[in-house]
This record gives sequence, C-alpha cells and structure tokens, in this order.
Amino acid sequence: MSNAEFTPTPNFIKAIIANDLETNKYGGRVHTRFPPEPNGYLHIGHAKSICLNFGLALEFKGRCNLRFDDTNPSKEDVEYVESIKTDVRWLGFDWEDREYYASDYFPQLYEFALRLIRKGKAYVDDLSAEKIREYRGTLTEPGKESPYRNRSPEENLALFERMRSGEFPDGSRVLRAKIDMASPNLNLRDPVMYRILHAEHHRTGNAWCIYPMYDFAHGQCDSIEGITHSICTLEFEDHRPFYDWVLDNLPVPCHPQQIEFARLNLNYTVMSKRKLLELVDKAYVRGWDDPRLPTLAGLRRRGFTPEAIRAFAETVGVAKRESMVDMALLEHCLREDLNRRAQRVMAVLRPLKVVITNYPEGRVEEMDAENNPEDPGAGTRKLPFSREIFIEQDDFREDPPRKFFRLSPGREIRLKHAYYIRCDEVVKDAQGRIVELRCSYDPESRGGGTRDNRKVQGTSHWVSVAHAVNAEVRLYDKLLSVPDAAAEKEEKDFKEYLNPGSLEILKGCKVEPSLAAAGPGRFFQFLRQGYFCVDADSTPEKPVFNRSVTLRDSWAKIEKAQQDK
RNA sequence: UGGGGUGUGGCCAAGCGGUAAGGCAUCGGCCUUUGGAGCCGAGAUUCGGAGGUUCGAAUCCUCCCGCCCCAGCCA
Repeated sequence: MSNAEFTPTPNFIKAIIANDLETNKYGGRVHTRFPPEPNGYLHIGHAKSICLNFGLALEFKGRCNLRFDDTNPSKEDVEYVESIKTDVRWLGFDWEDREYYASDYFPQLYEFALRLIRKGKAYVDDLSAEKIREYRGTLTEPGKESPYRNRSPEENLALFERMRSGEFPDGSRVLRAKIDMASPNLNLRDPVMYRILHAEHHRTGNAWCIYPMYDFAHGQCDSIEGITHSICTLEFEDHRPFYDWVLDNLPVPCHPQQIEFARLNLNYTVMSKRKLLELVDKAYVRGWDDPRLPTLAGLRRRGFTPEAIRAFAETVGVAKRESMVDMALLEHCLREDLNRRAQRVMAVLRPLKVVITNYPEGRVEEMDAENNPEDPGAGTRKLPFSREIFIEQDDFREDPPRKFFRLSPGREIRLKHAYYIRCDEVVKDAQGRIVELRCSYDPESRGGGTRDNRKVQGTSHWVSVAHAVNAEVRLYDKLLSVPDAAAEKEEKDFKEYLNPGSLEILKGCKVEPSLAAAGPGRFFQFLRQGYFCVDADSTPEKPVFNRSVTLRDSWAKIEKAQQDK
C-alpha cells in the first residue's frame, strides 16, 4: 500500500499497543482481527474498523485476520461473506491465508462449554425467554436466580448433550454461565451461552442445532487465533467483564485484550445495517451498490477510490467519544485523490448550442488539450473543434448578475483549449426559451490566448456538435435531507427524511468523443464540474456516468450568498 | 434514580503539569487558459461548569451538569 497518502495520527489504541510492545506483554506480537457478521454488506463505518485493524497490523509489523462472526445462522448468508471479502480486498487489505469463521470453532466451543459445566460454572436453564427476562431484574433492581440454577454438573451435562442432539425445540432451554444475578452489570447476570436453533447454517449445514452466543464465542475465537488486541466498538464495553470471565475460566492459549473505540457516524446518511437492509429490501434504492448508499459497494460504484476511503479513515481518527463526521470530509478525501489522478475531459451536461457565425462551415480543427494539469506526464490529446458547439446552459446568462464571470450578450469568454468567442445574438423559441447562441470567434485566440493579453469574462468547457457523443449522467446528492434524522425534533421514521433529490438522471448529455470507449470503473474529471466514473450500466452505444463528487464551486457560493441577501 | 463510558473552535481530533497541533468547513487575499487545483492569512485569552492543589492546570483533586450505552435465547 502507498505510504505517502496520508500522515498517521496518534490515537489511544496505538499508544496501548506501543506500550504493550515496550513491556513485551505479548512477546512482541501484534495480532488483530476484523470480525464482521455476514448478515449484510459492509459500509464506510466498517471501513474505519478494517483500516484500523489491518492498519495497526501493518504499522506494528503484525498480522490481521479476517474472521466471520457467523454464530447466528438465521441471519447470515454466503452472499454476504462473498461481498465482504470483495470489499476488504478492494479496500486494499490482505488477510493472506488467515480467513477464519467462528463456525470453524463450534466443536472447540462446545468442548469449552462442557468444561464450564463440569466446573459448575454453567447450567442448563429451562426458563422461557420471557421468564429469563423477568428474572434478570432491571437496571436498578437485582435479578432473581433461576430455579434451575443449581442443577448438578451431571444433570447439566446430560441436558446439554440432549440439547445438542436435537431433542428439544427452539427456545425451550439455554445454557447459561453461572455468575451473579445481582451484578450491577446486566451482562454478568448469568448470560446465555448457547441457544437452540434448528436452522441450517451456511457453512456447517445441519451439523448443529445449538449455537453459541457472540459473548461466549468471541473471546475464545480471539484466543484460539492468538489475537493480542481485540478491537471493537463502544457498546461492547459492558461486555468486557464477561469476555474476560470466559477466558479466565477456560484453559485457553492466551488472553487477548479487548479495546473499544467509537464507531463512525456520518451526517446526511444512514449507517445501521437494519436501515440499509430496509432501503434495499423495500427498493428505496436500487440495491446494496446503489451509489447513494454509504456501503462500500455503493461508494465503489459511486466512484470512490480505496485510497480516498483509507485517507478518510485515517483523517477521522480513532477515539472513544461519540461523534458525527461531516460528509464534506469524505468528499474532500475523494477530491484530493482524484485531483491528482483523474484525466480532465469535456462533458456538457445541459447543452446549449452555439453557432460560431464567422467560423468556416465544414472546417474541423484538432485542438491540443492537456490531460491533467496536476500531472504533466499524463500528456495531451486532440479535441475536435468546429463551427457548432455545445456549452453548458449555466455558462450563459442573458441578464448576468453581479460577479457572473461567464458568457452573456456582448461579452467574451474563452473556450478552454480553443478560441475566444463573443455572444452576438440570443435565439429563442416561441415560448421565449433560449435555444441557441450566435457568436463570433477571434481567430487570433487559437489555443486560448491573444497577443494583446486581453482579459475575458471566463473560461468554458465545450463539445463539438458534430463530434459529440450522447451520454446519460447520473447526479447524486445526499441520501437524507437532514444531517441527523435521529436528532430531529419530531421523531419521524428515517425514511421521511430521504432526500427526494438524491438522484437526478440527465439523458441528453454531450461528451467528447474519447469517452465513448471508456469502460466501467474508469474515472474522469468533467472539466469545471466534478469527478465522474463510468457506471456498470454503461455500454459503448450508451455511455452512462455517475457523478462521484462535484468540484468545489465558488460561483455557487457567491450565488447563494446573493440570494440569501 | 444501578452500572459502564464520554465532554478541547461549526465538524472531527492531538495534547497526559510548563502556558491550546493538525484536518474539514467558514471568511479574507494572491495566483490561475478549470470561479478547479495551489499558495498565504484569519479566527478557542481558552479546553462542560464551579471550587481547590501548584510558581504554573485542558492536563492533578472535589463537587456539579450534559450526552451516549446496557434489562436479545442479535452482533
């Protein structure tokens, strides 16, 4: 991976690891893991975790495992494990041969459970789910012990074996840790270790009908893999005592350290798996890879690069306080990356025809155009210029407001890489809509400059009518119309805040001929407008582009300021 | 009102007893054949609040306040 893409920020986890290394806590080893549950697609929040875990391994010369936390067959699926692997790889990380599954450890976990039963530290409880909840007590009141809590190890062993063999229906019994029903930490009030689930698992099939709970399984999986630092999100902080309890009471190879950090929140979007699933399932969006979603598949289709996402993950930092990061930062990271790399091209999104009356009919000139001013090595290309061209509708105003430095009647602008033109006449249709501009050009200005060095109003991009390729362009905007749906005064369902303008499809766009051949995944800067990528739907006959992010637009700011006045 | 966390400019975030890094955003200016990019500059007398310790506190102590998480046989 590139090293110069960002400057590492110190954070408390790095400090802990550096200290552990100094004290030789794990014999100089650093081993992390990224443990997704394959029950949905990965999103930008997961990217933060992936970058953290794999990044730590890279920085401290350790390793990072990919482990699927697949302990609940009722929600998980192979489609998700495949998408997760694709996304992690795409982000630029390599787990080498260390692809693990919690389900690989089911036999081992079962043995550990037996051991706890024999030690009198776990018991089979016949209480119903409702009863268990009742017996758990409340935040302020202690719980009550289950009447089945003091069964003998022999009886528990026999019962647990029968649970495993499928004798009991779902929900009829659970295996619980025997800890303390009066603990102020509810996670220690005899947490459930195993539940009965007659469900087919995507990997183990029907080999099991009892499945371990996350809390019981996670620490052991970490230990079996030799994990040193088990990094998770804040909500697991209360679970740490049980994580430690499990490891302390079992003959495990090592005792990893659980460290919690604050998950990423981004404004103007949704980040919960539940909400993303709902948007996909109920077709509010086109799928998991809809470019409006913060899923990695969506961001990829939108045109985000792994480099930009990694830079973003590094920039937002890692801390323990809950925060809401501004979408503008994510966009900034993309622009910064693409500015260096994207080839500049001409594309007119909302065409306005311009006839250059003093330019010879039938004549075509090949203008030299630089591909990327940020990268001289990117070279140049030829752009066909002729008597009739398209410019952007926004680049002309019949009655220009103050500070509008573009074309208007009588004014002169530069056509990038071509000539200066002056607007002589505005042609309108019966409804009074502007349909064409008649302009004249200055033959002296070829290439975009003149000997007298006179200033022009501005510089516009353009495409020759005869050479233009028709394209569809999809413009994306914020998924939500409010920064934080949960913070709105009246608590409506988040779908009420979906931005109706999050997708705008432009059909009649005109792009320079070189773009016809661009295949899916290629990205460009459409001069003066933004960064765009070729969508998966694109074909040579019908090119389709996605707007990944706009360019910073100071005219838009001025205009807005003028309107606000 | 039990337990666990957390409060540094609009948004993130360094800092760990020696007198407030950095990024995003914002606002100025320069520059410019992208109103892009780039460059320069501005902004917290102040670190949730109040006390205290100290020559000296965002950093230590005390009390108070706010916000988040926990009562799944989800992860």
